[in-house]
Amino acid sequence: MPSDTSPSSYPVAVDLVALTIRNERLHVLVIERGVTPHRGDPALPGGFVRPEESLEAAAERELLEETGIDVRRFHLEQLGTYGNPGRDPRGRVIAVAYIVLLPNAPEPTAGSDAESARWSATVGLDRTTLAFDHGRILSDAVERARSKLEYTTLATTFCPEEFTIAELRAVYEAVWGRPVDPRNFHRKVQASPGFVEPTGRRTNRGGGRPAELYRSGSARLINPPMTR
Amino acid sequence: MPSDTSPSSYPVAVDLVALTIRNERLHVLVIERGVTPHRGDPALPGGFVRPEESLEAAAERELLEETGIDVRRFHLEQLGTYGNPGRDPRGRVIAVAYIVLLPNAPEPTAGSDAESARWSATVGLDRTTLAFDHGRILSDAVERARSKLEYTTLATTFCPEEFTIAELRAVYEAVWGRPVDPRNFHRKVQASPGFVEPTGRRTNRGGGRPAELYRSGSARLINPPMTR
DNA sequence: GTAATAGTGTCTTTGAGACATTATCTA
DNA sequence: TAGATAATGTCTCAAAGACACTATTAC
Repeated sequence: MPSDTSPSSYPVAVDLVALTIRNERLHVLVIERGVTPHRGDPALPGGFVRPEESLEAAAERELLEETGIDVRRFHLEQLGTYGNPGRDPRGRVIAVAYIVLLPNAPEPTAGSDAESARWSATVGLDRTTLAFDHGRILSDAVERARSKLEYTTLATTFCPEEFTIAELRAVYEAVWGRPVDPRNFHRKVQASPGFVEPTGRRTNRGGGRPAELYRSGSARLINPPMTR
Repeated sequence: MPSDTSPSSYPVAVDLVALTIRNERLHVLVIERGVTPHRGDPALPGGFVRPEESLEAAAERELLEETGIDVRRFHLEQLGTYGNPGRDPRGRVIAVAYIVLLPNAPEPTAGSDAESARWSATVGLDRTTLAFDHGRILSDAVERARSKLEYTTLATTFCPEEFTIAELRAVYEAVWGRPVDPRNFHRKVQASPGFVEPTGRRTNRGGGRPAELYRSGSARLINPPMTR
């Protein structure tokens, strides 16, 4: 803590990297900016932190405003802070980025902001077109998510309440962008205590043998980790 | 990015968790606060971000002012941002915490700030006595360092230019706070390409067989990771 | 029956953990 | 020589990777 006198103050924003799986691929929530700068460009949703709310509360509020989603049931985690002078042409803004992991999410309903929000596949999205330094933030977020799937059970937060092992494997394949051996994955998940727990129910989607349904277990870490 | 009008602004500080190994134990740089609040309490060094400098530059400047150490040769990494309302009784301050890893460092020379800085062992330091939320920040930093030693080659940044395998192992033991099997450690380091590279020189410290000297290699990641 | 998907068995290789031995220096 | 520290050899077990088979449904 400083002993300086009269420190400078800066607007502090939270930017959200909301990730979900749609059509077997990782998607990120982007808005189209309605105002300058970068008007019309895709950007990550976000907003300024209010005086009496924590950074996390600001992130939760912004997501609720943008998508109508109450994140308190899901996973919210701080990614990092981006504060280079010049990252925002309006003046110096300190952006605290957060990652949100959501199960297969509905089309976002346009929030109180007039900006239109949509899910965009992370592969195929040209990150250089994102406003500000949001391309960099997105890249950091995707790498964080890939890494966290190795040693945590967070993949289940992309899944609905009840899911099959094959659906959980599809999450890994979507985030990692590579195929995962079904047999070894099945064994590995079963060998990780508390990763998933059986519900006793099974699918009846037709076309093949019904799959056992599981729910998320109580474990938060996988040891030894999944290998990418 | 927000479309709100007239966002609130906050002072933004960088707080430093400077870590080094002294006497086989992990130490952190703490200052004694010279001003209220928390006057006389130990705290992490830090200071406010100036308008034209990046967050990293602010961290480097603060460390230079506190210790005379030029961190550009060593490892500086963002830890996280702590911005709860009320964490600073003077008003809302957003603190971006950074981790610095240093080789066996000299006693800090009192910087331009009149506060006295010293190295303090992380075990035995009562974190509840640290000012503000610095105890929490320190705990997060130590856990980050412990974790990073598993899958990166960062342990070498605690070592001098040339070091022995035993000295590198002592770093792991100091940070992890547990003994590491010398034989398996030696084998594992040798089996990780680019972790260390031989200098051809050896120690002559007396008392036993001279140890081969190594320098840091070019690899940044260890695969498979070291196991804690 | 066929097609489709879910789940299991097992062999091989790699690496971690544990332990004993050899090597090279000083005094 | 003894004492100290560095380095290596090797056995066992756990886990990853690769691959083939069995199970259960719809049609």
